[in-house]
Amino acid sequence: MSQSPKQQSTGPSSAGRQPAGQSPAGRSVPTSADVARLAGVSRATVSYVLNNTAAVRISEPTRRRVREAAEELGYVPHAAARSLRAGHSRMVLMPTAHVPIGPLYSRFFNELQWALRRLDYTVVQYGSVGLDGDAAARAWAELRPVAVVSLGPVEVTPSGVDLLKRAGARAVITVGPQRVEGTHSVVMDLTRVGRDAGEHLVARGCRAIGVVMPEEPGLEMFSVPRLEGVRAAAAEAGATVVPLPLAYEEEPAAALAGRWRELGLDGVFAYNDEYAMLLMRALQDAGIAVPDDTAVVGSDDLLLGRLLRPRLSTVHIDMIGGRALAELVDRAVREPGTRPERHELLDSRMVVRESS
Amino acid sequence: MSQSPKQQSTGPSSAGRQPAGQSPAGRSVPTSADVARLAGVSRATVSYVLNNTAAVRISEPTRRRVREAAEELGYVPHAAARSLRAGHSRMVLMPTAHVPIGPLYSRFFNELQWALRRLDYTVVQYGSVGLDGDAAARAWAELRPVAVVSLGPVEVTPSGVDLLKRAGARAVITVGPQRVEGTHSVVMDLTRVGRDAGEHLVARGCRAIGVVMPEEPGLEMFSVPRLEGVRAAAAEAGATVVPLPLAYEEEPAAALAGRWRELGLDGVFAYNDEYAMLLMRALQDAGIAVPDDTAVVGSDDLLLGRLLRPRLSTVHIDMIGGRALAELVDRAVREPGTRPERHELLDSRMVVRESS
DNA sequence: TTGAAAGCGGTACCAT
DNA sequence: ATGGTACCGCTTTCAA
Repeated sequence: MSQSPKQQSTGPSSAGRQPAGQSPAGRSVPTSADVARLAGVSRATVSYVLNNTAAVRISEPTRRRVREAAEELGYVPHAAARSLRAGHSRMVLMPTAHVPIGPLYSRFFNELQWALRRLDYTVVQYGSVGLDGDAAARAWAELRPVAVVSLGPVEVTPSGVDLLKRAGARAVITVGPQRVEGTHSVVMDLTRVGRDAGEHLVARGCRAIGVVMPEEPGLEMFSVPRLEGVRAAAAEAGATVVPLPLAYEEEPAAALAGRWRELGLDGVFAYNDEYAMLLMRALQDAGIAVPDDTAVVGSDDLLLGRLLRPRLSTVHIDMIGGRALAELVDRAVREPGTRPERHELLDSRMVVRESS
Repeated sequence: MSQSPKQQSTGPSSAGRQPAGQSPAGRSVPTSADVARLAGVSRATVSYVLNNTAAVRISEPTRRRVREAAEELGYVPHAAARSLRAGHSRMVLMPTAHVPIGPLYSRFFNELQWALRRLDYTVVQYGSVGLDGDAAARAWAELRPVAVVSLGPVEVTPSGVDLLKRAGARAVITVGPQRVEGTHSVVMDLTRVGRDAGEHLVARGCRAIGVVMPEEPGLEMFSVPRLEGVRAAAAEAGATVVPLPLAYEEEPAAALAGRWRELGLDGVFAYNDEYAMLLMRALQDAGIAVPDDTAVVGSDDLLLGRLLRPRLSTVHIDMIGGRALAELVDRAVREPGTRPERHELLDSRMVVRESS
């Protein structure tokens, strides 16, 4: 094979590419040059054939020889080399922070991923726990993605956006409760969810409304807007609102239920259906009747809520389809000139069952 | 200065890489050559400084000038170019299939990701829904990851493993119910979970045991071993086992509960706690007493189970720590010579509460 | 202490 | 219809 004469030295640095001196599967990584040699053609021809380059006509026999050679060697093109040469990639990078966001979210996530792949993008999630905004943006920028789509609680700063754009990203899309400067912001107006719940409780006659706030870190981004929505609805009706921090455990829930009477609440919005289940059980164990003493409303309309007794009232959330967002990404990539816009993501409606 | 005569001195440099002729953020992507020019040094020096190359001593003033130039330009190294030159990357690719796997799994996932990043790997999840084994392996191989870690229900075939290794992957690790040839297999022996549940039910006197099998696609990998575990336990005691396909919806559960009497089951293992909740509600609505008529056992020991009445008996699962797996990956990468081993991932124990 | 230059694997001009 | 070849951005000898 007559590799370049550079190795031989005892340096601990990986000499050449085959570090242990023995390739695990026997052979070394085949390149397009290897394919060309085996097929008896040039690298250019290999490239033409394997990419079906339209601007150039290759005879059928040659095509076959190239394809067979590639097959035989198990040739796989080197994405890095390709995008280095091309000056851009088709990689869409999606940072993930992995706070426990519900099934609603992950369904959306999958749909988006699937749709982007259909549009011929390479979708890659980049775990970004414990990286602050700018450090994260730097790490992402190293991969030179054509677009960055940030869902949920990953911090994206304006300076990070700038960095990404300078690194060649044609579009930065954020999906969250608020706009981020310089990005295509898809806004989930979660205050809506709180408002729906609040208005419903007020209409049911509630005057003192508790709002469960998960203590799990990273969820503030979702919980605070919901609280504000409830506040807005309550303010209009002259009702009071009390935030209720709560960890997702049995004991804290029991403790909260224990001081329920002194809290004097006649209604509660429980963040989501899972917290609602936790709280409702604690309330019932403490002898508080639901909904007679206190009305309980959850959110997300999970199956779980329908299995509870009383059946859980909840706010149903319709998210934008993953396909729709994928198309937005595609458009943003193809026309980077268009000014970042603001899109609405969310629709919601109250589903009244038995707990309120 | 007067570098290679390829660019003009002060042109807006909209030629070449900038497809639309206008860079979104004003400037174009800075390279190490740009940094070198601004700092008045060579590209080599830039590389030395920015990578803190130990083998070479650069004067402090020069270092400062380079750093400042890099800062000013917002320079970010091009990962593809770097790994192309190096002949290898530090990318660990984790395929994701995104079937709804519980909170247990995703916690593990995060931990692993975090631990790998601490070991200086770049962790990247690659969404692989709807790709069959070999096509998926090809797609992954294009990125030339140093290791591939496949958790759960992503199909990894022996030929795919071979392809990946030929593409330079130093290690392929699978985490799942069974070994995969050629990989470091971390085996989750899920039959254990079924066996624990089965033995418990048999000890409680059950003679006819139902096993809920989720109809959601992609879960067979988890459900089948559990069923087999129950079968094994039942066989020893001469009890019978009946698989019960069930979709995660209210109506199918009600239908199943409707024909419960004719099924004649006195115990049921419900796949996990969520299915257990679904089934238990349906049974209670149909007038079947739990545990008196039928004992119910779930799995995963979610908080949910403790909130049900009767409290749900369940199989608690301890998974290997994410850190431990990260270290396994690291070892496998550094010593690709060592033969793939088989590791055990899982420990489990029965938690008896009120539903059985 | 620094610089010139040779590539890594592909792609796309320009000849032939 | 093909082949030769100059790049893409970065690292790393080897020379000065």
